[in-house]
Amino acid sequence: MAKNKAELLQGTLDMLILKALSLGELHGYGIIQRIRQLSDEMLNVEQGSLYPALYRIEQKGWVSARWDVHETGREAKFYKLTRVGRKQLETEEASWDRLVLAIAKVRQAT
Amino acid sequence: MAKNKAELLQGTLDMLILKALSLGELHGYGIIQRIRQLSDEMLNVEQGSLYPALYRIEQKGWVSARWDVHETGREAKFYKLTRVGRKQLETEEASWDRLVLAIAKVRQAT
DNA sequence: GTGGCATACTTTGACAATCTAGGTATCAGG
DNA sequence: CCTGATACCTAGATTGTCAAAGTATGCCAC
Repeated sequence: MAKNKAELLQGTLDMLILKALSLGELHGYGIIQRIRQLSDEMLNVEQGSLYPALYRIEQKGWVSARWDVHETGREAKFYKLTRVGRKQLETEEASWDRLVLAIAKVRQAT
Repeated sequence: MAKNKAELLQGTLDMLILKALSLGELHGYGIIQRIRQLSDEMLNVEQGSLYPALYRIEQKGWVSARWDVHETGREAKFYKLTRVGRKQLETEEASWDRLVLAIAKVRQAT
C-alpha cells in the first residue's frame, strides 16, 4: 500500500492520452513519458495499459497512427490526434470536470 | 450518449458511500438518495452497483450493518461507519485529491 | 565484444468494479 | 386494485487496467 503514485481510475486514461497527443504527435512510449513528466511523476501509465488503449482509441478514430523513424534512428509508431479526437478530448475534459464538481459537492456536505 | 449524469469512475463509489455514511447512519436505498441529493442530481448510483459495494465494504470492516425499523414503519438495513471506515474515507479522499491534482497538472500543459 | 539498461512494441490472462436487467416484497395514494 | 416509490438482492455481461510475459534495437561501460 502507501503508494506515492496515484492509481489511474478507469476512464481517465483515454483523456490523458488524448491530452498528451494534443501537444503534438508522439509515439507510444513517449506518451507514457510525457504523462509522467507533466504530472510531476504522479501518474505512471503501464505499457500493458497504454498499448491496448491506443488500439481502442485508434479504432474509434480519435488518433491516426503511422510508423516512422525518429531523429535517434529508431523506428516507432507515431500517433496523431484527429479532428474527431480533439472533439473527444473536449468532451472527456468536460465530463471529468462535471465529475470532479459533483464529488466536491458531496464532500462539502457536513 | 450525451449523458447529463456523470458516470461514476471505478474506485469513486466507495468514497461516496463512506462519505454519505459519515453524515450519519443510513440504509442502502437512502445512501443512493443522499448521494444524488448532495451532488445536485449529478451522481446517480445504481442499485446494482450499490448493494455489492456495500457488501464489499462491510467485509472490509469499514461499515457495520444491522436491520432496523425506521420511523415510517418499514424495515431496512442500516449501515454505520466504523472507526476503520472513517480512516479509510480519509485515505480515499487524499488519494482522490492527488489524482485530481495530477490530472490538472497534465491538463495545464500547453 | 558483450553485458546490461533504456527504449519501443505486443500479447496474454487475471482481476475488479460497474451496469443492465431481472427478481422479491412492502406501503401509500388515487 | 393498481401503480409507483421504497427497499433489498443477485446473475451475467462488459469494460478497463494491470502484471507479467515476450521480442527487438541501440547505446554505453567495461
